Amino acid sequence: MSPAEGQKVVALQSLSSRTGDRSPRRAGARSGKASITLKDVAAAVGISQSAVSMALADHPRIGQARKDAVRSAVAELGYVPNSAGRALRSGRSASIAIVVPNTGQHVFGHPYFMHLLVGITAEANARDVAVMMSTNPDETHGVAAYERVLRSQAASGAIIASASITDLNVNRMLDAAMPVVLIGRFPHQPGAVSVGVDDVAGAGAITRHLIDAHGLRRIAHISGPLDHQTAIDRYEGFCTALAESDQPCTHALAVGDFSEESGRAAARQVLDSMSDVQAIFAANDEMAYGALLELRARRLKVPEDLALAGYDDFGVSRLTTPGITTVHVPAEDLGRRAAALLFDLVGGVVPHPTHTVLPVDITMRDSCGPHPD
Amino acid sequence: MSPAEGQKVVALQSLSSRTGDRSPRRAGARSGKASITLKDVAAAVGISQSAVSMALADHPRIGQARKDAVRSAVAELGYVPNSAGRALRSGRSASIAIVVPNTGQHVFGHPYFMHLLVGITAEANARDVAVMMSTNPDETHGVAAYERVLRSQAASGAIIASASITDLNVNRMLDAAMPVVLIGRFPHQPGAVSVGVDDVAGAGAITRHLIDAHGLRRIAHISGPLDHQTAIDRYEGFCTALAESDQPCTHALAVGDFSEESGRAAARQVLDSMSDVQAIFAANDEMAYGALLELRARRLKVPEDLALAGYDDFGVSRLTTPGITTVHVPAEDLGRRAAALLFDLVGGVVPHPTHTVLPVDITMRDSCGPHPD
DNA sequence: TTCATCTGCTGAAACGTTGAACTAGCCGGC
DNA sequence: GCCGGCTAGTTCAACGTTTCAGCAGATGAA
Repeated sequence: MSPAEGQKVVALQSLSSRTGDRSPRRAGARSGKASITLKDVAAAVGISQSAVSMALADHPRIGQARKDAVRSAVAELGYVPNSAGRALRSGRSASIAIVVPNTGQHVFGHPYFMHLLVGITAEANARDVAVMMSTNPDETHGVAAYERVLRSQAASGAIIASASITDLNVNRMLDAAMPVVLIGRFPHQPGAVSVGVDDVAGAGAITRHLIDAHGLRRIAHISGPLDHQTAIDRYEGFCTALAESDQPCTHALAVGDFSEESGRAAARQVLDSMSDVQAIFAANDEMAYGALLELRARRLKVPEDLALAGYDDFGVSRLTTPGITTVHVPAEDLGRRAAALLFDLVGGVVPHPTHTVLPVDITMRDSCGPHPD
Repeated sequence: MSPAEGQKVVALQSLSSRTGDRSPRRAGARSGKASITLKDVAAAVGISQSAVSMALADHPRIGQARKDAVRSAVAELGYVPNSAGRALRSGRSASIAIVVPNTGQHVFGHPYFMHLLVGITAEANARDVAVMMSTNPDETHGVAAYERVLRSQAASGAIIASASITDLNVNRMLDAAMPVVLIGRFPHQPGAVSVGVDDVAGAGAITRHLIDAHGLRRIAHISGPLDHQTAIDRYEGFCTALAESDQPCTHALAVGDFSEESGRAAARQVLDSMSDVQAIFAANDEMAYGALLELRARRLKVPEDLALAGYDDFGVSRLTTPGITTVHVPAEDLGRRAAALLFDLVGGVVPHPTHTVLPVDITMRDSCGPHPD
């Protein structure tokens, strides 16, 4: 294929040429399949377009008899309102965007996103609203792909997932006064509406689990990239739990990037530099799995030789042997709530409070040792 | 909150400084206009709206000097074309829909879908086209949700994923002459454009692998629901391979629904009814994993006591212990091709041939025994 | 009767974009 | 002096929807 610019031109031209030969086909009255508009319904019922529109909107000034007639004509003709016409006139489109600032592969590939999507679409479907996907393939673009989506008013609001805390575009959208709901915790965006999870508490809980329930004292943490709030919070929860424990604990930190590979590398680093590690707590399950692979390669048994804990519970931790004890993140619920809040926002209702924080809980599996219940 | 870490302090500082320069800008931007249209650009440059439109379309009748002026004004004002206006006028929206006929939970939850999505969005992004998601929350609706999306012309075409062969709505959309690309094999839709995978060959290959490379003779198949073409094809490949083999083989069939639970139940059934089973080939990895759980519960070792094979390779089979030998389905590529074909179709080019079939290959892991290479 | 008020609808004007048809000025050719 | 052809635009009419201002006719009140 050619460079992106070439493709764009091709697309535009094919678009215009299609319109050219579309008219004759439509004029040819080909089985009358040209789409049905208000005008057609109006003609069928014998009233004006406006009356049809008002009847469908259940306007009180239209008589019941007419409304019934309109409705049956609509059903019979199969009329579906044209979304462009409606959006143009009313200034609001019947769709919301879900924005994933990172470049396609990485975040889409993550099951987190899938769960989010399930929740969001469920909520959107209930309101007959479509969901548009938007990634940012190219950060060097003048206007980010997703900003373009919003500013073109193709969507009337957006849910932004997994933005790093340094993402400028988030600010730009907030500045442009667009209805936006952030997923995650954004302590430095006090004005924004966000839905997140209590990562500090989750990480604290699982760390305490390692310390108190399993009596482990030498614990390493594999964190995510520290420009992600999620990674920061999980690390902080880990540190706080250690500091508040009445047991004397030793810890180490290795930084990963949430990928399995980086988890494995971080485990390598930890095992080489810290003696007698008793437990590894990774900031997500993929990195925990990476660590598990490294442990396996070194013939270290989990949980006999070393305990392992993860975070997320999006699927990985359930499948491994041993199953990884992890913090369950209710991603689907997150998505559902984010969507609900967005609809409030689009409707002009500013939710209160603006930050929703969902609790998390630990899913016990076998990677920390026998369940101490 | 608690003792701050070195890295975290850095992050906080960089953030707060950005917040600082944001506030004044927001105050200024608030007073701005709702949104910038062609008219505003035209006024700024001092020419007519159409001239601006034509300049942006790189029309030859507009002089280079004007084009430059228009472009800089666009950049300065931050003009973004209104998608509704454009769609209304040109009769085509700059987005495609991806349609998942099944109800949200089930198919969205499947990693197959995620891979598809990666491929589709990659291709769509390259053309500056948005992707809309559409599921069918309620089959009793008069018009299916996704049909509504298409008929409202919110999307100019659709990719339909994982429809059962009995899905009526597919026919309705094809009849309505909408640009539609089906993912999967649809032998009963000769006129439709589809992208699929050679499941018969894939299942045949892995069955032969069990027979020829591992010398297994008593093989059970756990199929998917037999109203899905995928399930039919994989079963057929299995049978054909057995029939064509010069070895005398015995086989059994249990039908599942592609879920882990059904795989486990099917394995139970097979193990209870067929004596001396040597291998189980499941029609997807989730069912294979279910079978693995059942085998584990019966203290049967894989691969020592029984070989296991799956299909899909979307993640599950890589994570289990032992890793499951499976047929790799290039879902991302499938998505990419489907999108490319859809753009052809929307552009008026009917692809030739209409059915694309991608090859599959076997990913060897440890569930069948030592690699015989 | 006349005025006010309601009911049930119609007509027309937007919304932002595009492209065909037109124009104004200018040049060359006969 | 007229025609054709060029350049660099402008004007205008759509696309399908919603909504606001009318406007007949009916009803009621004075």
